[in-house]
Amino acid sequence: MADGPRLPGIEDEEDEEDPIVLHVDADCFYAACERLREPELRGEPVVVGMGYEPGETNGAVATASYEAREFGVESAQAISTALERLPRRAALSPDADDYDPDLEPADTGHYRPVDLDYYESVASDVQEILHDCADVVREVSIDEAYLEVTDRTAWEVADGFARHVKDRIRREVGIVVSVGAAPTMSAAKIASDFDKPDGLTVVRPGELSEFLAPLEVDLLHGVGPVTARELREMDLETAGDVAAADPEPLVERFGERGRELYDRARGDDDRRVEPKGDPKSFSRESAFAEPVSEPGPKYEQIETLAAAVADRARREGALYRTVGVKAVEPPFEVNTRERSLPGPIDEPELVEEIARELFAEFERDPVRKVGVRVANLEFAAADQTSLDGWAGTPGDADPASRSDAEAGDRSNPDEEQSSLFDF
DNA sequence: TCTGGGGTCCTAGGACCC
DNA sequence: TCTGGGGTCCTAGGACCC
Repeated sequence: MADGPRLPGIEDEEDEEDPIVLHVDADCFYAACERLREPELRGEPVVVGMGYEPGETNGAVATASYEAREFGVESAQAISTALERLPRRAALSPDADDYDPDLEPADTGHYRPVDLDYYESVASDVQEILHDCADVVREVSIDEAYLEVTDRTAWEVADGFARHVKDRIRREVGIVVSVGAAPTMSAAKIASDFDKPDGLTVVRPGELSEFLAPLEVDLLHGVGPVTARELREMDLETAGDVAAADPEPLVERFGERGRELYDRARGDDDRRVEPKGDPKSFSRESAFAEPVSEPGPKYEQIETLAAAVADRARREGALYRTVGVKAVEPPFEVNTRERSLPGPIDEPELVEEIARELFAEFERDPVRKVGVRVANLEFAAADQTSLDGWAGTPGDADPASRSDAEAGDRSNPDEEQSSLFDF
């Protein structure tokens, strides 16, 4: 059994060629982008903060450069904590609010607010190269993608191929990425992380088990703090422990995820790289500097977020059938409420109205964060559907409700639809 | 570590249908 | 009328990922 899974009676892997999957992951992507347009930041500690404004202490760390990590700054940390460990360079200047005369430049770092638009423009340059290098690309997030390159290279030269991808991105965009190559998506993902930053790790089909076995369980994708703790309670410390365990208790405790965990730990993962499908939901949320009890400011935020979400959906050409809100109460209690409509709509006023209604329950409670979401999305497939009435929207949409008026003018569906769902 | 923002998937109970 | 089994949809919450 030590030699991996070979069931008798089943033709072994030689017939079915092992796919070659690359996982490409940019190193400290946001910080790298900031360095791209501000080369003075190279070699310096850089912290990119979400919900952060220069001079303020709100927000959380989105990305910390390796230099900043030396000071104990970590991703997802409160900016206030990060500033304690690594004061900002601007505090050296006597006219800064947080001026500190005792500060040494070497003990400070550079803080920048997230600028997603810029990062996205850099990411699209990277993605262009990725698509050029692979038959199938799945973008997982702004700084991460899987590539199916089975027909572009071979295991014997996979490291050279991965090197080529890395070099092109560095040369043409100026961004450093780590790459993992493996016969499965899950192993490729772990491999890209294995030697970060600037990593390149190839795990060949025969090496899969030895590669995974010594890894701590929380390195497996899908294992967070909660699952890791529970696994340790079951005496399962490494992927090898999980791989050798009886899967039954895992399934009992974690359900479907337990099965998956077991499979992944053994290197079993038959998912193929596929392009990302349509999104399932859009949401916007925003935190207050401190908990708010009065209804006014909360409803104001709800309205702003509702408008932003509806606008996003319209720009993306999506109809939605569900509207939801979120209210986070101190210390960190997350409440969600949602309501589904009889049919898909594109109607900002209704999003706002429903969001307000759903939020009413929390209007007098102290709330630190609010959010609005639309879901059950339907993407009008390429335009021609509108003229066929309901033919393009299989499912529950009531044919009677999608009548002539709507089919006639897609550009301004507001008035026609509002009457239909006014309840 | 006193906690930002945008997502995905899974689970569990209840309503409702046949 | 007191009751089986299967399926789907809806809602709320939770874990996880970047």
